Amino acid sequence: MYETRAELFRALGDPTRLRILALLRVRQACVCELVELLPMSQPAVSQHLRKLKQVGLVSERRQKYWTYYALRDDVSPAVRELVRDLPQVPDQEEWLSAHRVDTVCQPLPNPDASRLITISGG
Amino acid sequence: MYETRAELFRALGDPTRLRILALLRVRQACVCELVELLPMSQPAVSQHLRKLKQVGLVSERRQKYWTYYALRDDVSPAVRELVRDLPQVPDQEEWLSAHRVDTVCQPLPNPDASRLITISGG
DNA sequence: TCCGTATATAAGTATATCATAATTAGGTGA
DNA sequence: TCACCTAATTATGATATACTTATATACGGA
Repeated sequence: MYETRAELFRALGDPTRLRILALLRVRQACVCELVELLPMSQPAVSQHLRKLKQVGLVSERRQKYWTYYALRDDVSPAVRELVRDLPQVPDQEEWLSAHRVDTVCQPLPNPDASRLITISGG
Repeated sequence: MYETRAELFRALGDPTRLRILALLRVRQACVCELVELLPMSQPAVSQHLRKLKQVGLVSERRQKYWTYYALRDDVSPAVRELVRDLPQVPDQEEWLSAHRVDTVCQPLPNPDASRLITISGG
């Protein structure tokens, strides 16, 4: 009876996933951006995103090379309030808002060059 | 940074604990009542209650033989809303509201007699 | 179709969580 | 103090979770 609801809360019960949700408040982001912003491997980020998607907290959209994740706006008011109340990640949220989506991740002709603009305070 | 918050959500991330919170909306209850209302042992109930207390969702009050747990009213508005939105446990919430606190659990002179009034639909 | 990039999945491991049983703690009343 | 009761704690085994590395998939461009 409460299992679905408990599953939602378990998805919220991890600091990395809360941080991802806080970041996605700024704007949608592709996985490679989140990988740069979080101190863990790409598969780890991918698995957290899957869990957030499973419980309906985020949506997934594939476009060209990248997969963009975004906060879903059809969550319950209480959950929306929870996400709104999350503390900020100052440097990283500023970085996200300063760079428009679709302008950051570009496959570069030179494979040695860094794929992303460097992010301070990662 | 998000660890405390994640811990709160992990506490909410279990169907038994959500059920306990739903029951405590009706009124405070002692452990022995909750043990009768839940399909698990007394230590299991006790551990769930401890977790709910650790994150500040419920309070504990000891009186005579019994320990009463109650919803705390100083939680954040979003969390209060979450608890309010939990689905009911019809039979058991009715039972709780029909029996005043302090009138149910009584140490009986005859050890063979049932300690509690029987609860249907346990 | 072949290569390279972005992302997902699989496998393995360490840690955390849960339920149960056994024990302990602490209050009550004689 | 002793007998008894409620409830907490401890111990243990089973399950779940969160990372890692390795591998697979999907897609765009040449």
